[in-house]
Amino acid sequence: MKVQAPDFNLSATLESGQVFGFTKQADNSYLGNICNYPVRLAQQSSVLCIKLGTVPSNSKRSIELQMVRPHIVKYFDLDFDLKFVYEILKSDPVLLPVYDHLKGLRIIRQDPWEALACFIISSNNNVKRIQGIYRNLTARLGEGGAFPKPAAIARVHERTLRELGLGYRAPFLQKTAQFVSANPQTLDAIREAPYEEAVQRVIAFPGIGPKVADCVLLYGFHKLEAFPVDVWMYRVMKKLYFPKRRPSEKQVQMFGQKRWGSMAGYVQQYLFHAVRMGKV
DNA sequence: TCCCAGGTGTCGC
DNA sequence: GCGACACATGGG
Repeated sequence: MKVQAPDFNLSATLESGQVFGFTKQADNSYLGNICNYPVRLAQQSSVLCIKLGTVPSNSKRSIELQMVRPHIVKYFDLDFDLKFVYEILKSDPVLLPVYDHLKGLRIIRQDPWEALACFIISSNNNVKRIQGIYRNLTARLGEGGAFPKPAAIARVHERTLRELGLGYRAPFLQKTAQFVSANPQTLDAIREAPYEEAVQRVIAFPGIGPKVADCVLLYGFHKLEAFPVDVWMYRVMKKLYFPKRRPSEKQVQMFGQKRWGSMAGYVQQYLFHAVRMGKV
């Protein structure tokens, strides 16, 4: 199946550290799972090509493919006009190289629970290891190649999560899974809450502070005013905007939100990926 | 061997 | 409110 995606950069989108469930293949395609559909994604200029993985029956394949299309468009937010982001990037001299390298990078509309779980795992960790833990969890506790549901993580022994590589974060993830499993409406409440209230609700979970909360709200709830500041973002923001000062992380976070408003999350994503690639 | 990684929880002041 | 320090794990 082919989807028109004229302003889209698949590799930058999938490799910018906002999602951990896609693995790059030798042919530059990506294997992953979107809305419980196992998919193989590839980009040919302005066209996104999607192949379905294992499906219950071959006779359903064409039907299933047409069912997937709207999920793909929504997942990558392909109807969103990036001109608002580009206006910001092109009007700031220090951000222009970021625009040049990463044009077409989009914030994914990730499953809220998956984002919540993954960014609990992300704290004081690195992307490679997060991806490994994601694969372990999916292989051991997931169904059909999808990331495990809250109930599946809630019912195992904490020891199991440690065996999968979570380390000291094991009880954080399990307690959060147990709460979400028992109170599934809590995710809807976060979605419907304005940003500030949503932050308070998210940091109430164990293992979640202000940085992880911003990641969860940005990637899992598409609250684009979130501006996560990790060690990479702190470095690049200090270099670009606080060269002779040592601001707190909170000051950097509020600076980004004030400067870029409802597009702060997007600017953050471009900057984060660019600095990790050594482009800024 | 030490440092780092998409930080947070805890304690002391 | 801010500044240490510990925390599992694996790679450089």
